[in-house]
Amino acid sequence: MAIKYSRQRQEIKNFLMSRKDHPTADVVYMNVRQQYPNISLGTVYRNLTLLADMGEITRLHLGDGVDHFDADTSPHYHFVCSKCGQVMDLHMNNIDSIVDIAGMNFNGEIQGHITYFYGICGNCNEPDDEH
Amino acid sequence: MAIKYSRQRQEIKNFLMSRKDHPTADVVYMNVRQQYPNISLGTVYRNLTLLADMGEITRLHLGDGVDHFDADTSPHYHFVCSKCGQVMDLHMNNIDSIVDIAGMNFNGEIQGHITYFYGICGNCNEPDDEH
DNA sequence: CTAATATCAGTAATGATTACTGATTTGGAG
DNA sequence: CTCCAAATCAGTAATCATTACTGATATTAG
Repeated sequence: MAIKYSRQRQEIKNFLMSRKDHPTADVVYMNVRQQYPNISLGTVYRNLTLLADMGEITRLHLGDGVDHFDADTSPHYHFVCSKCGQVMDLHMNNIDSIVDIAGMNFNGEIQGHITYFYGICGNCNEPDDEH
Repeated sequence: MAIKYSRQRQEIKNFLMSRKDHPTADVVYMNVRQQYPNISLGTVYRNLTLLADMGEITRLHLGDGVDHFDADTSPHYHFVCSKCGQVMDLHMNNIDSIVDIAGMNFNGEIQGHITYFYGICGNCNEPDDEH
C-alpha cells in the first residue's frame, strides 16, 4: 500500500480533465476551492506533482515563469499567445524527425525534445477590431 | 543619452563570451566577482536582462527552473544532459519547417518556436566506466 | 570641469514552489 | 465492523530565483 486515494487529488484531476486550457497551480487552487474550501495550496502542488510523477498529467514549462498542467498526456504540442498568454493545443503532424536531425552531428544520446510555439492567437488576431 | 557604459556590464559580457557552456546568473556572479569583488547579484541580473533586451545575449529557459545565458545570439539549438545537467550547443540543419507544420491547422499567426533537446551527453555515456 | 543621470552595492521584497508539523483520512487485517 | 499503521491533509514556514528600492558613485555631454 503506497498510494492512498484522496478526495482532494481526485477533484484536482477531475478539474484538470474538465479544462482544455492549461491551468497553473494557482488556477487549480482557486477552482478546487469551490468544492473543498479548506484545501491548501500546498496540497494542490503536492498532488499535481504526484499526478505528474505517476504519468496521469503533464507538467509544462512554457517560459513564462509558472508551471502549467495538462490532463491530456497524449503526445501533442502547445501554442502560447504572446498577447493574451493563452495556451492552446496544436494537433499537428509528427515532427519527431527533428530528434534525428539533432543527433546527426552529436556525440551522445538524444532521448527527446521539448518544443512549443508562440505567436498571436486567432482571437487576438481579429482584423479591424479597434479604431 | 540613454545607456551609459559600465565596467561591470562589460565584464559580464566578456565573461559570457569566454564560455561555451551556458552559465546561470549565479555562475556569472561567482566569476565576475573575481574581477569585481564588490559586484552585487542584483547588478548581474540587471545587466543580463539589459544585455538580453538589447539583443547582445540570449536568455534561455531550459525547464530546470533557472535561466541560462548565451553570448552566441546566432540561431542554434541546445542539448541538456539529464544526468549531469550540462547544456551544450547543437549545430544542426534548419528545422524551421516545423513552424509551417504547426501552422497548418491553426487559426492564428505562429511567429516562432522554442525547442531544446535532452538525453545523455557523450561524457555521461562513456561505456564500462564503473563496476 | 561640472551637472545631469545612468549605474552601482547593498538590501528588502516578491512570487512560485517546497518542506515541515500535528491532526485527519484511508484501507487492510483481525 | 473495529482498529491501527501509514498516507494525506491544512496551515504555515522556509527556500530559491529574481526583481525592486535607496542613497552613493561613475559616466558623459556640454
